[in-house]
Amino acid sequence: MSEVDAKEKRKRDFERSLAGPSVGKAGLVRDQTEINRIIAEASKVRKDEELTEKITWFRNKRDSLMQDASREKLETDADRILLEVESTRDLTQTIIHVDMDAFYASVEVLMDPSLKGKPFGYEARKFGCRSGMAGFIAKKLCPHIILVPLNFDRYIAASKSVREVLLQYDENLMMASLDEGYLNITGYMAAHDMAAVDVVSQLRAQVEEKTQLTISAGIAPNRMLAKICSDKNKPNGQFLLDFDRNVITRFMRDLPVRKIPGFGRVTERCLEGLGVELMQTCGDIYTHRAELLVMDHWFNFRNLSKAYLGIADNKVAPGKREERKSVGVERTFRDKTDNEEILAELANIAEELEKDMTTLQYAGKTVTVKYKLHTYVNKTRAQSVKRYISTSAEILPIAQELLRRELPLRIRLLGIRMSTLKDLTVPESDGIQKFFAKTSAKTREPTPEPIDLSLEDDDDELEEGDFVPPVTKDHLLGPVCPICGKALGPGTSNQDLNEHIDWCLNKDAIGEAKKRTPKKPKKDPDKKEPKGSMMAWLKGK
DNA sequence: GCGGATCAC
DNA sequence: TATGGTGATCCGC
Repeated sequence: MSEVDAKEKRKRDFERSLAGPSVGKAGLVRDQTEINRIIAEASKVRKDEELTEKITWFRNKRDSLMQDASREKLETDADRILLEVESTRDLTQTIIHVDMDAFYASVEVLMDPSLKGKPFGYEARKFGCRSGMAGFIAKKLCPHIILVPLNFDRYIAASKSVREVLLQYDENLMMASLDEGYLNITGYMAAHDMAAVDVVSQLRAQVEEKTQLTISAGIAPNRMLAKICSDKNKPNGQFLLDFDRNVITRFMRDLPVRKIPGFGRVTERCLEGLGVELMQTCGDIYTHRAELLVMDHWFNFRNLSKAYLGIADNKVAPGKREERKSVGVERTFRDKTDNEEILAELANIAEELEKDMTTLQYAGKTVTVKYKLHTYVNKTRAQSVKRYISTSAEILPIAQELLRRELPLRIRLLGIRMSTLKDLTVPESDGIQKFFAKTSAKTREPTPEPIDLSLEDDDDELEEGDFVPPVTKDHLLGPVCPICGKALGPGTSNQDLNEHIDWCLNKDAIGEAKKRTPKKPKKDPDKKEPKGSMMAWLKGK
């Protein structure tokens, strides 16, 4: 039997075993949802097998590399890198990560106190319901669960109230989403001669008093640690990690690698695979430093060192809208096979995307079509164009062409994403501005902030069809949400508006929490060439 | 620039 | 646990 045949048979057997009693005499599966479940499961299994294969490859690679290397030398080299990373440690800043407790649920309870104590929010968690879980699954786990429709406007308002309090502690407050944020309270502590724990207790009390929402907080010298810590005494609690190198490394040593932001399921399994048998905590990173260093190319040893040492970015700055990298729309549906139907769906999605691009005020140069086969395999096809585009009329033909090449298809998801963006609300650079000033001065008021006519062409060939962005201006009522049409009031900041728009766009989405505040904590690139002489700390291991 | 994979929320 | 949608990043070409 060939490899392929064997694989096929395994799959058939597997599907059969899953189908169980619903397989009729003829071996036919009863209904479509059943089939779907089987395919989904099979796809999971396939992915799992692929991962296992990858891990096996890593193991073999590790073994062959280790054969040609000296473990002693590797460990010495690893220690040197660890020392270098260690010398970048900065304990001077006090960083806080705040996380609102069961945010949506709490806001809903606030609006409708009769929900209190009902199978809802934390109550439903006892039954295994988790946030982000599909409603029908939650129902199965806990049939009495109360599912409340999402009211994003409420969450935005609540988030804003909390933010106002937080801003008193750090004007550079960095919101990572509606219910999460980072602060640097170093300045506040000095100004008020207060200890960190007292500042945070006070902050939390103040938030609760003002909004009746409770938050949890982590106090640590950098964002990564603060985030991990905010989870420690949740809900309605706080956790301080001593600003002491030894305390921090001990803390990390026993921490499951999965807890580190950015270390997901796959990374965890890969590390496990390399750690001889078990690689579960960050402490194992040190234990297996020779293997990990020899696999540096695939595992980025410096990065692992930072995780092990608890060293990370401690900069806190508000996210900037210009940092957005892409805007996209995608839809899942029942299998589609009909070419016309698929192209019609594509057109719908292009329309949606145009709306988003317009309200968010972006144009882009790269069109990416994404689709998911009925087997749950994802594919993307991209095409870049010379000039910035944003309307369906411009995007759709490109997307259509990309997709047509792939037909015929049996798919369950279709999407379009625009990237290589230009932020249309940003005033142009000098040169371009001058260029436009000549041609458009007469049509324009001498407004203080010019936000129109911002289309520039990198290949400086302005063509007749060039897109001129619609201009939306704040007026006396304050900015108006282009989606729900609501005036948000004169005091509304740009961030408020953008957040509102983002959430408004999402209002009818299925499922739960999704946010799109641009900017999220990321692994910072390695810093270079520090030096330190603290061998003692390493010796202790 | 393109395509796949992974991750967060 | 049988789910989706949006966006970012990283890697290998």
